[in-house]
Amino acid sequence: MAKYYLTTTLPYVNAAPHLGHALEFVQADVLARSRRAAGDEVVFNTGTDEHGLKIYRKALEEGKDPAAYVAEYAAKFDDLKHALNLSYTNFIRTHTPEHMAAAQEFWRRCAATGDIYKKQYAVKYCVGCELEKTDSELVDGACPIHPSLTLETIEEKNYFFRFSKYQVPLLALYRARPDFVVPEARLREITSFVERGLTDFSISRLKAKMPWGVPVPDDADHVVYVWFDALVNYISTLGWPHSASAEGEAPRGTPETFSEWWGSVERPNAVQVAGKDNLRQQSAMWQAMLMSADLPPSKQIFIHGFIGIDGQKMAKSAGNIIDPFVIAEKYGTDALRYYLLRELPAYEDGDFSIAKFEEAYNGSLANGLGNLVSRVVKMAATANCALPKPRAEAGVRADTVETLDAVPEFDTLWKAYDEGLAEFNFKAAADAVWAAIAMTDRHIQSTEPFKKMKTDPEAAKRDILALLADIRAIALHLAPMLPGTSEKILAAVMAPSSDFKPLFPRLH
RNA sequence: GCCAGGGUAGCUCAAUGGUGGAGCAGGGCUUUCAUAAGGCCAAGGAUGUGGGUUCGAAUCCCGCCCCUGGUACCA
Repeated sequence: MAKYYLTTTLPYVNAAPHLGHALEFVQADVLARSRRAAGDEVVFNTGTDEHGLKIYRKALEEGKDPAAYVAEYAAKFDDLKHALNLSYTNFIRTHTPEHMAAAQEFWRRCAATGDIYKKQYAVKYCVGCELEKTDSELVDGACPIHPSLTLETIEEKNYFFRFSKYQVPLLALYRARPDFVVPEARLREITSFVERGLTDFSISRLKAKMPWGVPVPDDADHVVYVWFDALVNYISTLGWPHSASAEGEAPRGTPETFSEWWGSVERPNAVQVAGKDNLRQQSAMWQAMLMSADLPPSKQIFIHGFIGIDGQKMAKSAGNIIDPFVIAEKYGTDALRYYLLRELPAYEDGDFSIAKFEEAYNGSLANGLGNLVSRVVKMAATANCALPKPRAEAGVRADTVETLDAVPEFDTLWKAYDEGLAEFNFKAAADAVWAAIAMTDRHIQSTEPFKKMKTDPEAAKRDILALLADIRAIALHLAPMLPGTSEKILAAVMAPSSDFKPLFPRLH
């Protein structure tokens, strides 16, 4: 049984979850569910990034203790598990003793390699981004993403990470693994970035100014810069360093598991999902940090785009933040998952609007999937036939289940489906399922089992059994994407009822 | 400025040298098993622009216009 390790980035808990978070979680969830269905053992990690200046200030603003503040927000993000029906196995919070100890140990290893040193530092800094800004990045002297915030000038002695040392190894990594970053355009982007040369970056802050972070080992005056701390979650969630083969460390949990999950240099195993704003952190900074700590790189990093709202950027200042809880509550979890997976471009920015959402809902969910299932289930109920329970349990792939193929062309569609998922092309995978739905609708029209029921009941029964099998194949392929809907269909094909309720009631 | 990607039907996109396709929306016809659902048909495009290469260009080359993303750090 293969081990599949998958992680999202950790949302920074300075604001409530929005549609962009939902996109990343749902995409990752599809990967996790499909691998589980294929028989892999899966660790699916997510969580919350809880340190840094912005959070510290926000907590004080709200008159809260930072620890209480981040705990409250972590709970909000964890609630998405139910609202979006997510199957993550790990939810890591960076403000926990285990993670903080891991971040410190990671620091020590980089220091031992000679990659951490102290130097005088002066730079403009955007509190909104938690990132340093150069003049070339500024628009009218302000951060383009947070124009209302005043840039701070930081001038202090900080610890630096020897990023520059890893230019050549990073380029070698990119060259050796053409699918290290998906899509390709993003790999080219990061390659070009690294080719232009790397400069060491600051990885600490003066505790006197910013106490909310992981203490720097052996230096009480500094805390670890939030990025350096947060990225370590990908391995601390696996129990690193305690479960690693670190000498003198007492194993925690199952000792040998870290390298099985994270992988080795020869066979890296960690798949990361991140937004395009995180390209640099995930595919360059984090990889260099891993090299420095003598740990294997990630296996693959998938970069998704952003979601615009009615053609505009989603932003607090624009007042157009879409709350995934609200959408899921109103239209259903699977309706939201459907939109995120199929109605957005695979690798680029997409757009959301209530009008588009409702159009897609009616067209593909109510009229397409829902109606097909209704018509087949009702015919089956009338003809009094049903599929036997599958020999294997639910979750087994369709091709391993006995089917009476009414529509043999499904095979090519399922191939496209598999290829889509392998390339993180959720839209392509979903398109294959909807092509199967359309094909089945056409098949019903051309074979007319509803007429045969009156003239030749036995022939009708054969047709309908085959249709039930097709619906089941569709449901099994739908399972990673729309798990709740898939379950309903699988239940219905084994016990068709004339009271079957529409899966997605049409919106008017 | 530089790097990368893009500009194709009303909308979202496909088609990397061989008669421009699909989905959705809009139009017409039609079935009745189904959620006023389904099916069929037609319409809809000087492929941003100006040149060039070629028997042949959405596709390759050059110029231009526009859009998107990136452009850390040092000076």
